[in-house]
Amino acid sequence: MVNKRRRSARDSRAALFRAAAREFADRGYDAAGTDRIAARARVNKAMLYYHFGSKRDLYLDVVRDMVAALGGRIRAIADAPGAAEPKLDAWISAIVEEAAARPWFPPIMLRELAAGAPHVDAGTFQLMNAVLAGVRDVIAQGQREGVFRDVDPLLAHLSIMPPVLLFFARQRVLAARRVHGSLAEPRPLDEFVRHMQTSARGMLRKAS
Amino acid sequence: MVNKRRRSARDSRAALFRAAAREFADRGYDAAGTDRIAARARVNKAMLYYHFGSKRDLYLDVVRDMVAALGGRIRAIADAPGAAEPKLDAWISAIVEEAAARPWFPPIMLRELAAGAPHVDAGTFQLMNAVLAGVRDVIAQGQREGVFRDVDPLLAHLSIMPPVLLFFARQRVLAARRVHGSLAEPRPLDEFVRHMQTSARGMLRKAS
DNA sequence: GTCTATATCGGGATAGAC
DNA sequence: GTCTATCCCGATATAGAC
Repeated sequence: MVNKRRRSARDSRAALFRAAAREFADRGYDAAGTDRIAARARVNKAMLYYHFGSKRDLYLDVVRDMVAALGGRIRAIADAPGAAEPKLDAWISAIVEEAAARPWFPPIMLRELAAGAPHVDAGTFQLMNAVLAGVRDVIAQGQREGVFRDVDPLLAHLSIMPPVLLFFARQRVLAARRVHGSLAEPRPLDEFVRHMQTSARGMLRKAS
Repeated sequence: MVNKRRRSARDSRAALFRAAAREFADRGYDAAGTDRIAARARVNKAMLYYHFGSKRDLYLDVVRDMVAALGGRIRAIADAPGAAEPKLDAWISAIVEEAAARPWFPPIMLRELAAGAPHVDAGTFQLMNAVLAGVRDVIAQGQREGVFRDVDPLLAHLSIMPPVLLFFARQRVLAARRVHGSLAEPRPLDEFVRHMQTSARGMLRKAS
């Protein structure tokens, strides 16, 4: 009936969630402010505590949402039919797509890993590591097919995920600063994806 | 004369520097405390302000020390005689050695990049980007020699430096947590270096 | 569910004695 | 150069009215 812009309870919660994700991405867990989160969401600060209980619980909600989404994608790719090399491409695309869909994902993940993951509980940490299991399965399949060399799945994961995270982080850095020279200019996303896919194949392919 | 353990001014400064580096690595710039830094250095907090002026200036000192050291190494490698592929190996070794010599290097650099480098001044930011110029030169040389494929130097850098940073970060994470399963166990450093060198060659080598 | 007002605490920085 | 004591602000969190 009323066309008044009165926000519903669901909207308040969602607005707080998104505002918190961006605030945590911009400033990190410790420096993030519940005041600023509420202001960004245009919601009273007390609502934050009503809906989420504490700053930390809010943070955990944001982190779990990220890692659950990525973990699901990787799991689905690993379990799907098809050859290993296309799965490798899909895996890279999946990381990039999830990161693009949640701009706060790369900064939060980078900070959390840099800090030694001190803010997350054991369950969430488990979720983060679940991604590794999918990666291991894809690599093992490629080795059975005879197309991948003998490589440590953890190290392979470390060679792919971090560049993606830092690619996005770098785009943010460049957006925030006046910058000069072709080395520093932002790169198109699809060019980066192709680079990663080509590089990953070269990295994992058996020397013939 | 006196065998008394009275710290000299130079020692106070150095102790503060090292304590600050570790504190910034552990907690990030915003969450780092001048109280804690002074306590770790076993020096009175007022000395921090006497020697460094402010928390931010102290931070800049730490960051500049890191990036200057790495920049110098990369520059020397690029300017040295020899073929491009061994320079690629040396480049990876150099990053790993500098990171190992300054355990605070990976966490601080990761956080700074994740945040969009808001804490550093323009000059320090320039220093960070100077590393890129050396990388570009090595890659250009390899292309002239006909051994490297046509690859964007920035993307190549993004495929090598981040895995190194996150490798060290991950070792810290695992050290801080009780962990289980072969996927999560720490890896020997030399194994990682060999992996990165092999991967980088596969990534950059021309398809024959 | 939403808001105002406030309790409480920690941290950066400095004054001033020695 | 070194130390003690303190100012002052900002941040999490909650009490309680509506």
